[in-house]
Amino acid sequence: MKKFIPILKRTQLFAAVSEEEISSMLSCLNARLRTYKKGEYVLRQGEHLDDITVLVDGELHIQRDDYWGNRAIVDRIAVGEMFGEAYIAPESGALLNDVIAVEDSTVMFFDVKRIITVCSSACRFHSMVVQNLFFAISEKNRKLVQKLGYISKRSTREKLMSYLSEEAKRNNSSSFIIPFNRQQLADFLSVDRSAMSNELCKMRDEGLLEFNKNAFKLL
Amino acid sequence: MKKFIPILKRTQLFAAVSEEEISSMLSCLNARLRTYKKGEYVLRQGEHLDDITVLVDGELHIQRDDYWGNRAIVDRIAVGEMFGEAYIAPESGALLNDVIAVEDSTVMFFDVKRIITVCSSACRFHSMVVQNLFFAISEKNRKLVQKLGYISKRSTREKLMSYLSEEAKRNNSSSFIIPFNRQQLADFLSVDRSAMSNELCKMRDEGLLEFNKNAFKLL
DNA sequence: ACAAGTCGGTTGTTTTTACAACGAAAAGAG
DNA sequence: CTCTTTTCGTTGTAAAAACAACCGACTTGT
Repeated sequence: MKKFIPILKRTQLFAAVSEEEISSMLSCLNARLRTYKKGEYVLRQGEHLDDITVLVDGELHIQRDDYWGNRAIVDRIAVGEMFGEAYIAPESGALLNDVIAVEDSTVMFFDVKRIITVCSSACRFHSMVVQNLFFAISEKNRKLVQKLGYISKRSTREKLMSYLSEEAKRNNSSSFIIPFNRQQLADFLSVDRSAMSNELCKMRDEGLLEFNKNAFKLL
Repeated sequence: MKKFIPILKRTQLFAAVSEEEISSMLSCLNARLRTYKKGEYVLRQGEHLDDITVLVDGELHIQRDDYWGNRAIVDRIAVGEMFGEAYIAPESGALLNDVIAVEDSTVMFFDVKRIITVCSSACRFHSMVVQNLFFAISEKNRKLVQKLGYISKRSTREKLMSYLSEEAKRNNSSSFIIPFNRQQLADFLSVDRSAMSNELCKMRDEGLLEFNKNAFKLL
């Protein structure tokens, strides 16, 4: 547990909280650790969750497969990011999506009730975490709206362009590496892989961009 | 201001807070009231927002128009619902969407910093509002994921079916009234209106559903 | 009551996407 | 190192959506 404290310190949830303070909060928040093999389910659609979780190692996808086998990747969780924040409320109901480890991963679980119930004395740094949690959920919210922006575009080309230019902006560079392979990108943008691959190559041939595997450059 | 207190009492933000307590919190949270005519912009893409807002009368759409005139309706805000919760963090940046009044509307603005900064003494009921705000943002998050589920469906028919069956479930009835006209529904689901209208009629002819204007019945 | 505007359905054409199938290249396993 | 699996581009075809245009019914404002 201890060895992940430096990682926790760099997360949004524990921003501006010192390692000593984090250490003392771990038990206060009933922190638990669990590891998952690549391909293993962390949570399944239909389950209930009473925790906020932070990924401290590996990579996760939040996704959903429908009856016809179409997979939709709702979100990608990188080290230091949270998930489960949509199920904070006691009456939230069951999970709508699966959470799956796309790499060997380690997840830390925190009792959500202990975070959002403001304890008057116990932890001096609690209020900072409360505020951090607000900012984190709020930002997640904004990211979801942004993703809605991508996939509400009518054509595959527009979806690709809005996603790729956002990534370029985020990296402050026209060259960047995306965290998806082709199939995953297609599942993320909700389009057919081969059609998307086709469109990407057309865009390359038209001189709009260059790419080599996951490395892209907008022109 | 006073006359909206009974409405505020029924909102998620002020759940379990008495009218007297709300009344005393209004100044504490620097509440302000503003009215808008039908069609008027409440907020515009690119503006900055330092408040949490609650709609106390009318109806709003959160939407975005692109260069080609295509409108995407991201969300619909009904009386008692909040918006702006995605911009709580000071570094949130500019609004990504427009907020427009689709009916004559009245909006109440609250200073967000005063909500999330836990004041040790001032308001006894502050902590309840903090918790309510957590639940509200969290639920909004879940709703966004749900909407992602609708529009990530590949075909117009699937988009319609997932949206309509969710509405049926939400109303606990196979008969229900949707809050959109055809153009708005198309903008909400990110499809072409005429194609959607066509598909709706096909589905009706196949015996999947019945409808009359905004009243639908799943069969 | 009348004119102007909105709304929803319909149709035909063009463009785009989904789907299926295949092969080459790269990555991974033993 | 070789065999297997995965990944990605490519192609052709069938299906679906976008687009444009039109009409009739219904609203709204004057």
